[in-house]
Amino acid sequence: PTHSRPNFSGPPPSSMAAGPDAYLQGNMRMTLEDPELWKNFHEIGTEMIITKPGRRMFPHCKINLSGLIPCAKYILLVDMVPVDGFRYKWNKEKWEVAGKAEPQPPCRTYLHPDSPAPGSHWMKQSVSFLKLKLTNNTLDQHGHIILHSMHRYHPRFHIVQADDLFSVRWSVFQTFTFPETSFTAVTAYQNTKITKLKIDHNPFAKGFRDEGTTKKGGRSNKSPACLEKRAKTSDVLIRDSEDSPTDFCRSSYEGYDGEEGDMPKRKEVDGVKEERYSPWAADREHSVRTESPAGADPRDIYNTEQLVPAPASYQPYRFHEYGKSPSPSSSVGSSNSGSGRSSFESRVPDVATVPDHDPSKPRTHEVGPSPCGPHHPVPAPQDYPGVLNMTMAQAGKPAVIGHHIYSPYGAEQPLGQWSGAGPAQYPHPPPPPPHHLTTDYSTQAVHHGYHHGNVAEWSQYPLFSYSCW
DNA sequence: TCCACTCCCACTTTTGAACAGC
DNA sequence: AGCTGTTCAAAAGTGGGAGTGG
Repeated sequence: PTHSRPNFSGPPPSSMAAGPDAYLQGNMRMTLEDPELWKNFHEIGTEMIITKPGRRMFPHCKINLSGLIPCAKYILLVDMVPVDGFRYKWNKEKWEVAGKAEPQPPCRTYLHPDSPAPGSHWMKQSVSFLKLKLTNNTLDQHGHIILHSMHRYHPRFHIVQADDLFSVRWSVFQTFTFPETSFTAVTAYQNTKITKLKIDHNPFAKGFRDEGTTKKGGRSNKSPACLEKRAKTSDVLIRDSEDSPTDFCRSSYEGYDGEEGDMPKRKEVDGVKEERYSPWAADREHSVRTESPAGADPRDIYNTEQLVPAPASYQPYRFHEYGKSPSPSSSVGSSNSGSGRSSFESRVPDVATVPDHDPSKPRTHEVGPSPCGPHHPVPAPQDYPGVLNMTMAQAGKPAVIGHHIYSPYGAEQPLGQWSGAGPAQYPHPPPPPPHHLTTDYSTQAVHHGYHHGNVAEWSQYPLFSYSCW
């Protein structure tokens, strides 16, 4: 079920060589909370609103973790990865490919505010990424994850064993994805069924529910059918989805019929009832089926253990990913063809970097001294070519997008979100010159300067392309 | 004309300060 | 003084409609 693969191609990370503890991470398990709700959205084709000031996700990402070393500290991160290389449009009740994807916006990774925290902390309760926000503002200064509207993404969850955010250069990490969490970024909802689901389940949108006799009750009455069947439980939701005209859902994705036909093959795993996913899912399901271990839990089959980060192995994938032809069928195939495994694995760089520690910086979000003492592996700082350093912006001081650490929590909390370095080829201003990052880091940051001409380009892709918020 | 996007509105929940009681 | 619980206003989070601009 859980696939673990030390696929590091560069110098051996100290954390990996530090001791057997590092390998225990192979037992990590991550499950998605509210999978039924996610599936309900996914069956229709999840859409997530993106706005300039940033918008939360709904459903928001909430996970459960097990198999961590209770004493060891971990940081949890989320980033968003393009599902394919296309731009979409909503046309007559269905999504259609509208051309090639726009160049990647600055890549950012959301760091869970509790990070770093002992494994026991992460395992004792579910971990919510409620405050993660999505934006379409490429100049965003708040550290929100920048996405393109009308593009499809899926979240990736990274668990990095790291004593703190700065002292680790190399760390073993594992990445998880959940097929049902993929979504289309939009500036306004396209599918009224999605709107309805959001209104029905997001407490902030109660005012738009029909049942409530509020002033605005009528406003949300665009698709009154099925509203009386609305219920809060997932079971009812599924029923609702099934009751509603199925041909609507299907017709919404006519172009993907071929893949949808495979859906019933999915098996029920781990008590999670297998549902027919939307054609978005069909894309991914196809990948999963062909490239994941049979019988894998659909919620964690993408799990892999990796090291942080390897630009060399990274770039080829990226180029491959975005150089493909804009055809839906080929998109799925080509995006996965590199590894012959899950689309996830082909996307993930073999290694990524975790920045050095700045001793002068306060460690916020740190949950205090490890109850187990300092014996768990703490990788020693190392310098390798291509290592992406990071820097922390001074509190309240704006920094170049993707190059600095910002704090969404105020000056007293200098860490909250990592954001990737700006892409060299990204057309929107201000695209930092490829070497700007290096300059920034060597002059402002704490860490050793390093020279790697492709840093900006490398960090265009999400995983552990760091600048921190 | 179309469509993606932004702004603003009315609504809701969440948050946190202020206060009271023990 | 310190803790806990309650109240209430402000802040933040919602989707929709209208307007804008390419």
